Amino acid sequence: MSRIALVDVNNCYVSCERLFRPDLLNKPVVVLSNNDGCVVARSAEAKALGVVMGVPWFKLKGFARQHGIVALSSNYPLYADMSNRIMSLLATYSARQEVYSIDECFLDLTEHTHTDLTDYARTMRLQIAKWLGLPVCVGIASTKTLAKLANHVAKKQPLWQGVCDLTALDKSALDALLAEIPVSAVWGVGQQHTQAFMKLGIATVRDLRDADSRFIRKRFSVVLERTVQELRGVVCLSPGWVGCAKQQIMSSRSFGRPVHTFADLAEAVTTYITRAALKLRQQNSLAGAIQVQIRTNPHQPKAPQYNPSIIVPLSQPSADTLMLNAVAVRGLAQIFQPGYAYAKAGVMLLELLPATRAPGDLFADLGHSTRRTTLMHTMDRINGKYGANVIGAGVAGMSERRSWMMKQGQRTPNYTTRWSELAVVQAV
DNA sequence: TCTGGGGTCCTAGGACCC
DNA sequence: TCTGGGGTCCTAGGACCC
Repeated sequence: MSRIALVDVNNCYVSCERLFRPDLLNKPVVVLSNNDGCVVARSAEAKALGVVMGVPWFKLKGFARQHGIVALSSNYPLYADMSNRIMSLLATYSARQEVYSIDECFLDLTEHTHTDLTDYARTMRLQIAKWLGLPVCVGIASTKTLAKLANHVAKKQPLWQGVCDLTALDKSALDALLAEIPVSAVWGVGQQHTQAFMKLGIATVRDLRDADSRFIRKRFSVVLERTVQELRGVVCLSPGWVGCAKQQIMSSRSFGRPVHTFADLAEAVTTYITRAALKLRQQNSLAGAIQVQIRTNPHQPKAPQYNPSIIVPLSQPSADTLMLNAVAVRGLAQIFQPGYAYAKAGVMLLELLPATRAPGDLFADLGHSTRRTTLMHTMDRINGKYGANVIGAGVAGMSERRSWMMKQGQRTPNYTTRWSELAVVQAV
């Protein structure tokens, strides 16, 4: 039987902020999405006040003031840096790790010699708390879906003290536990499925586990059938252990204010291409096509709506920012219509393939392409050292012109990634 | 006034082929 | 009057995740 752990940072963004703002401990705190749009993370105290995930900040503002809720803009460099630290530390606990998101990873503990994995996971928690100051919960089970569920239990039920190992339970204890948990807590079961399940009398995790899997496949999909199997302990979700290359790379942002002109949109698209192309080179891939999308604000249904997108194939797979940018701006020109208030733009790099498997271009000037590769490499290094966008493609515009950039009113400093923003300790 | 960004996987349906 | 069947490939869109 395989044994898989899912380790997950509690209220990740809030916990990261509290590392450098101990004054926020025990206070209700929320972290907002880009443009300070809506709530994406809540402290336990904020949850207790009834603040729900995803609520728009402008609707919460008054309530927040009344109840002393502290709201912070999201500080992704900080979260990404803490994430890297925690992931490398966790990698020492298993030879096989799958980083699933910024704040959680799976560890394969099948080969582990400890019989008591709960003990092992407690050690993990303690070390992470001591070295990084972040609280985590650990769920352990025989499949990824069950490990997610175990993690849910570890978080929600205090008596587990942050670690829940389902493989240590006997059948009746497991049945009783699964019968307590609503089916909506299962990984892969969202709102739509929950509603449909209710009508079928499937209310708890146990109900779903014991449902007829052929029926589930027929009525829903093969995806949900696999979920049912995984709940029974049959491994269906193949693990993506260590650095799997992404299949698509996206970069998009809502604007800080409505944008009307082609020039501003082109500037934004160039900025996003720069970001996406960097990620592309970091995973050592080439893109075969680019999708460009622009959209008006869907929350203003009375304003004229226009949400076009276009996929432009590249004549030759590439990771060259300037080349990708030229193609993207050409795509933008094809879909752009004047007269709309655009709220967001984005680019997606598609048809990715490993750089080593690139088909040769019969007509390529090899000297030229080598120089371009070196140029990209140099650009990445300079931007890595002095901050993103020190060097970029011509259309990207200097920062003072980029008036469409997102709003972040309450951002904390880059405590761990910029020398100039290090926390200062004063002896009193 | 103000509603995120970045992903995965699957399905249905159309175009096209013999 | 009567107009096949089976296959592939591609794309758009849905559902879900954090």
